[in-house]
Amino acid sequence: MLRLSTKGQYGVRAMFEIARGYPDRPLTIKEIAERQDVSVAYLEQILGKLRRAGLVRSIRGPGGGYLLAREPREIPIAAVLGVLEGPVAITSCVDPREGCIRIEHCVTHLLWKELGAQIEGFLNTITLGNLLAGDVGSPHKVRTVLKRASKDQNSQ
Amino acid sequence: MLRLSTKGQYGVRAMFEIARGYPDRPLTIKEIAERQDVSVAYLEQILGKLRRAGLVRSIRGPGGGYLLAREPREIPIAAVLGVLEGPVAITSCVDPREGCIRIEHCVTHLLWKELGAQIEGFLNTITLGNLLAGDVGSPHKVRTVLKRASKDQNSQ
DNA sequence: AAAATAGCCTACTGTTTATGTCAAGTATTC
DNA sequence: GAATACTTGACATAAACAGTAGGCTATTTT
Repeated sequence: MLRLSTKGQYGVRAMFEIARGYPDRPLTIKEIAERQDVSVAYLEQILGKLRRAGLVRSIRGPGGGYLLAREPREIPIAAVLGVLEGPVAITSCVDPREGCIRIEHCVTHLLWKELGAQIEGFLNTITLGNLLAGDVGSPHKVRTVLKRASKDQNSQ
Repeated sequence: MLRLSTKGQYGVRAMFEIARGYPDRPLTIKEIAERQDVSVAYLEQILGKLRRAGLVRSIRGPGGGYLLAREPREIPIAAVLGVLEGPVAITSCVDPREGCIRIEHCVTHLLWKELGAQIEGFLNTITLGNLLAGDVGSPHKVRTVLKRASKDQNSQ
């Protein structure tokens, strides 16, 4: 459940590759495609979106390619995925582009909203900089704080 | 991005309805369907899965219907969704049913794994009991703990 | 025993979304 | 002006989703 599309996956991997390359040397689509094993034509679409969103900039002609528009640590994964897949929206009910018809009766509305917020919070915390440093693990873990709230619940 | 299928959504809503009904009175599919505005035939599929997974039990014949197999507070949302949608698997790369071919080169592997763990952690924390009590909000919020870890990153 | 109630099962189908490919451009550098 | 590289939009295929349909089995009531 909750699978990401390949666009999002490839997009993050492409951004990683661009971030990793020599900071001032533009990376061609072809290079990215080879290193990350994705077709050139498909990458064009993905990078086009990222460019129009201002996350990368491109240089045409010989010696051209793609560069990050900002420093790696200023680009959270949430930004990349947001461009390629739209906002986190567990259900249409909590999709900012749609809306909930039965919000009053919808007991689960709050649940999905909160889950979305958790996900978005996490993805905003991890940046391309973290990815470069291989720093995705324990420092970000927050699960230990989550404790079954069953005590409060006996009053029900 | 990361949308849940309707099976998962309807399933949670159906479970909520069963949990809400008088604890000892079985709820018929028809009743659930009316209250949650889902087709009877579709609900049959969903409840069949939940029954085979042991989350609800059914009583046939007149006066029959569905009952929870355990107390609401013993049924986390993760259990319901797990049955209807399979395990959380942001990418095929971290899907327990598949596997990662390029785990060594896959820089994002850890990222998706960690995100999945966060989601699963959250969904395991919230139970049908919480849903009944309307208790999904702030007590479970953990985002305040998440702080940009950019300081540690300068050492790279 | 028959009728009514209610769950059980599984095959089928239309629609949408995802995942790409292809072809014809445009801009830049050497 | 030739080579390089990005840009754009149309199109093709396949998989997943969402839901329907129809017949079957079990249980209770009359």
